[in-house]
Amino acid sequence: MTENSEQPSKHKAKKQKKFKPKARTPRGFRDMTGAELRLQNQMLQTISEVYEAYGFAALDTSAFEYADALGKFLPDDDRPNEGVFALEDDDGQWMSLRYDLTAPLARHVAEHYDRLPKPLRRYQFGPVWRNEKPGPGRYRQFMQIDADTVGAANQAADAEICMMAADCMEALGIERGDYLVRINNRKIMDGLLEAIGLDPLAEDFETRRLTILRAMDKYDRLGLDGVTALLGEGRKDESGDFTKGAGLDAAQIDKVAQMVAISVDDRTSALEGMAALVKDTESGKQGLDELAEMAALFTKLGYQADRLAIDPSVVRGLGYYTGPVYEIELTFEAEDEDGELARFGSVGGGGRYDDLVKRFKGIEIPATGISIGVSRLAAALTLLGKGDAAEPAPLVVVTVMDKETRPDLMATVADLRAAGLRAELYMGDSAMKAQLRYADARGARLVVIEGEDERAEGVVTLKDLRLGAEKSAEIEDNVEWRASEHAQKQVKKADLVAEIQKIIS
RNA sequence: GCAGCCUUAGCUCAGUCGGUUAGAGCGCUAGAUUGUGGAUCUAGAGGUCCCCCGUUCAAUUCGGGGAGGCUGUACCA
Repeated sequence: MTENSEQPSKHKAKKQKKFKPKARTPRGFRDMTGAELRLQNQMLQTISEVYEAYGFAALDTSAFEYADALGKFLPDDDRPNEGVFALEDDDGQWMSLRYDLTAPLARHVAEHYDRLPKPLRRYQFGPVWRNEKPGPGRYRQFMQIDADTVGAANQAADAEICMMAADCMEALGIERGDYLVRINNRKIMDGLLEAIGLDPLAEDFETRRLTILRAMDKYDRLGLDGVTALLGEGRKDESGDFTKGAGLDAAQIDKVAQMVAISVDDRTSALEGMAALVKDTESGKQGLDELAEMAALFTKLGYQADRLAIDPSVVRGLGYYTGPVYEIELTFEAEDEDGELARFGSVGGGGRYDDLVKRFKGIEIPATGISIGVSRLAAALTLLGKGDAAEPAPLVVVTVMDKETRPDLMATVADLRAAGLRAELYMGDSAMKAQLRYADARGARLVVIEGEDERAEGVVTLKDLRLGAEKSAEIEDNVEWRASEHAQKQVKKADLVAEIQKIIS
């Protein structure tokens, strides 16, 4: 504003204000800190150790892939490039942020096929990005940890991954009965569609197939009535919104309903129930054989149906799966911070995808794998009371009384670190009171104070913040507070490390 | 994607029937206070009242559009 600009209108004054960007993360993204970040890292560590123990080797791939390498796996293709973050490179090629870790694996395998051991057993964790509407606990960037076996067509590979998934849950401290790996086979679904007389050559086959699979997938949420409605004319939900159904006739609905309602408690009887519906179809028979082989392996290795169940309502998305599909579900309920009952449902899943590498190589390379959603699992663990990641070592904060002594104090801190302690020098310029508040806010266990008085005597003041907090709880009155020793003592500077170790041990 | 509700300080929220300088509590910074976390008291900083357009002498307030958030639903590789 210039000197002679008299009484600018409010409007004008407003325009002249300096633009300040709003400090915020983009929609559906967030920062992670503290205990939450520690928990995530620890979970990744725990799961990685299980994967490693099974012989899977770590892989990390780039965040971006060329868009055509990620491809589209939705058979309906009803929303072409939606859902991914994509940008055009300066050479005109389109790149997309990966939306899962499976497509990059297929690209990696195809690219390096000749020099990879086969079967290839790799695991990978990292963020993936999806450009869709975020919701509570649903972000546009989240962490996945996957394990896949590429180049093994047999059911042992699928069964192993299911058992490993159960092992992961237990390694994380989730007790048996609080989780369940539910297993189905795509070929059974194909058999069922054939058995109810759906014509694969009909124009609306693909649409109806998806509608039927989606309906079956909702069994645990909507129950038999909801699924029946979705298989027939359609279903109206509480908000009055109408979902169009698959338009099956009564006999067809009955068969699908029978399939979905099969009891999950016993693998043998579940298989028998499924066999009754699809054993006369070629793909149904194949699916049954595959499931039976997996079930036999589970039994042989001591994994009963309370951990690994055969469940015909598992659909597992609509993507690229060709055989066994599985889903890890948390079965317990817990109250969230608002006191509402939260159910977590699926925290991961996977299956066999024999066609994925074929896109690149032209030859069919069988593969099977699993993906665990770490963020959702972390939220669940927190509510289970198992979300307390190991605290880092106790922190020692060294305060600065006189700025000229800072070089010496830095040397003191270095000595503490050399002795294996976690220690830092206060790096601000505020007074002692603020320095202690800082130490408190940081959760420091100990504070070291070396002022003029201490220096003269070759001692330092060592203050125990935890003990002090306990004491202050009993003190009401200011005079008493000031008279108190503040839970501190003077120690010889030479004995500092030993004294600290005595307190924190 | 569709529908409903919402958006004022770092947080939780008042408030302005359209009018001078928009408030509280908590939090933050500093002092009272010893060079010492709590409690108490005092002072201070911090706001494009979500954004744009319109109506008006005048809009944080009214109207339209947009964005963001929440809830439900759909989708979910």
